[in-house]
Amino acid sequence: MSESIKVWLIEDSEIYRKGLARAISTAEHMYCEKQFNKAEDALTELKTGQKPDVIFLDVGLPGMSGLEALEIIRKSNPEIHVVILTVFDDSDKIFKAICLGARGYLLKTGPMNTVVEAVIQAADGGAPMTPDVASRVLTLFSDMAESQPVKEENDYGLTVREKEVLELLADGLLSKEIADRLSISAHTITNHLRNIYTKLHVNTNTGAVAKAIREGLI
Amino acid sequence: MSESIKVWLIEDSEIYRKGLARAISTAEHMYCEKQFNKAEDALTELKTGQKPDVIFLDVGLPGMSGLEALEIIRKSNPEIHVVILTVFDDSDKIFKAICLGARGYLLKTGPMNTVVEAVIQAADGGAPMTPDVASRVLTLFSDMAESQPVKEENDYGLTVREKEVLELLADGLLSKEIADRLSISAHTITNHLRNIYTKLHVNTNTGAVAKAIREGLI
DNA sequence: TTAAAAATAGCAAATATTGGCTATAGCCAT
DNA sequence: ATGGCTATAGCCAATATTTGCTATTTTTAA
Repeated sequence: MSESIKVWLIEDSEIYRKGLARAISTAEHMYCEKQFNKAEDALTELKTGQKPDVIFLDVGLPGMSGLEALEIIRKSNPEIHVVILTVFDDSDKIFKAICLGARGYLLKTGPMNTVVEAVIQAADGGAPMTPDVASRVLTLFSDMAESQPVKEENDYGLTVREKEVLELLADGLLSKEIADRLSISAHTITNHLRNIYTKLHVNTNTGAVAKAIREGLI
Repeated sequence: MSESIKVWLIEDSEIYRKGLARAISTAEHMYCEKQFNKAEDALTELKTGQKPDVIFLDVGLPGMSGLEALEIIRKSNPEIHVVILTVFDDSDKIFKAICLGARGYLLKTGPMNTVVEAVIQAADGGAPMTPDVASRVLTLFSDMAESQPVKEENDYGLTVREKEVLELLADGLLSKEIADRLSISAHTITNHLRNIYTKLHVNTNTGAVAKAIREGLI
């Protein structure tokens, strides 16, 4: 990559997009060739045969979502390095983007100059990621790789009894029904739940159940 | 993490280790507390109850391998952020290290000052990775995701909106909060939940969340 | 273009949950 | 044997959920 790196931006926020374009065009060895506020327009341009080295893609676009656009771009032009640039840092979006072939994932919360670094890294075959995204990727990764091993690690300090209550809760039983099943007072269940919520840092029954299942506690 | 970040180094090359120690101790808000040229010595120190915030670990150690050490450290002190620091950039080692809980993976070929950055990122819960390692991780990741069986089949006839409500419910939100998030009436959420319960054959919010997660609906 | 399905919104009442407290009995370890 | 943790049990008030209905608008499909 001896010549200048050609970058396209797909981002609906005009102010943010223009800031990015300026940062990129100001930097050495790269320039922002095109900007789009809709993924559809970028796809149309790609169909004409033109293409950039690197695309920055917002996933929170109006109209066609960034992830849909990513899928189409990767199918038609797999050699383009697509870097996701978004405010969403949830594991699900990150997971989907990576599976669809995103080669980087940056959060907009980071400083703008990291984008210039990212262009260089992406063009060089690297995968620019903000550290917290990288952390989530690693977590997803090791979760996925370990389907067999035991789940010991973090049980959030739940006692045996608390886990028992949690399991019955996840079976859809009401407090009173759990109390009957365990032959203790409903007040005690209330207390156990109270302690469970504190330990799991949630404040609803549904939040506790979701966390317990997802973390492999039950 | 308002005070100084405590770092340990496990690295057999004396010259490289001392260079690292100097770089870290020179930087603000961190210091290199201990250095080891064998993993065994570090484990002995850990057993005494002392522990750092971040450990840099070479995988190419004489005696006990870095990966073995990593496994032991992660089991006994899962809260320590272990960053791999090595010359090996093959996918297999990276894969194993991540599965064993490494929170970062740096190549020694990079500039020494990235290590200081890495300490800050690791202590902050991030995962410092050099871009080319990140790239390999993404590749491994999408390869792995493709080979995973994707169970779609039975979604119990839930509509898109119902799944949306279900996800927010599993995030621990109350009906009213879900309504606010989706900018619709709480009555409508009540209705969606009613329909969800019917379709999933449950009659509590916790039962619905548990079933939805276990069946991979959300 | 009509009919079906989905999303929306509402009322009302019985029941459940959450979180503020207090308190006792048993067990275990220093 | 004193303190800490767990399991148990209770009271009370403010909310939230569940479930019986009806009903309008929007979207989708035939």
